[in-house]
Amino acid sequence: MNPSVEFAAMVAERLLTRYGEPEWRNPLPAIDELVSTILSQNTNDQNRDKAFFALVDKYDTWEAVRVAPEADVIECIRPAGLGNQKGPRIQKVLNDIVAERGKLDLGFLKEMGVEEARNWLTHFNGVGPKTAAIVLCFSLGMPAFPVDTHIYRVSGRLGLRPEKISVEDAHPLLEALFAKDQYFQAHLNIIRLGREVCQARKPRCPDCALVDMCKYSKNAQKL
DNA sequence: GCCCAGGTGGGTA
DNA sequence: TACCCACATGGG
Repeated sequence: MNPSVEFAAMVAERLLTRYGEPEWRNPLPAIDELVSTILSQNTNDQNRDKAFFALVDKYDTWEAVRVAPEADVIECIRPAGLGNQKGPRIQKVLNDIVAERGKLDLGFLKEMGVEEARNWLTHFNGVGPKTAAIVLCFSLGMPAFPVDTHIYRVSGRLGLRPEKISVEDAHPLLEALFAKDQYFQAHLNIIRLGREVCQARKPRCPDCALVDMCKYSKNAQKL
């Protein structure tokens, strides 16, 4: 299997035909996106939002979150799960940003190359490649391609990546495969595809009928 | 009850 | 290097 840029472009094109251009929501400030994405780890959007807005409602600023008692933050973000990890990590990130940059603002990342910015973000405990890519791509409009479990799984089924490759290695590979101006829509539409197929596979919907785009199979490239 | 959801980091072989 | 696992909650 030799995934090609052409095939990736075709996948992106078919996804566009099926799902359309994803709505570009008003980008969150990078700090907000960072916190929101840490909260989103291993949970769903609904629970992430509960936790995120609980934080926003309780504290006027991220500075207030930064200096809040740890137990209060943990309690606040409980709906997102893993609060004992995420709470201290979020506060540590906020603290370190202030320590290193003097203020809670990540705008300076735009002045860096995407790799430098990625490395800077991932040096924080709790910020991995996916979280960093979300902040860079969604908030700062930089060319990073976030690979989450949906992207990883679907890209395997579609033959966009070698089967035996780690999530970590899939990151740069997929990033190189898609055109930079396709990252946003490809990311969101592949997730939609993943969710659709995932739901279709559940017992109550035995007829997957898969997705008419490239059949959800390992031979997709041949279709 | 059980399974899963837009990860990450630490441990083990 | 390559897996494996803990971490926690809410909804279907």
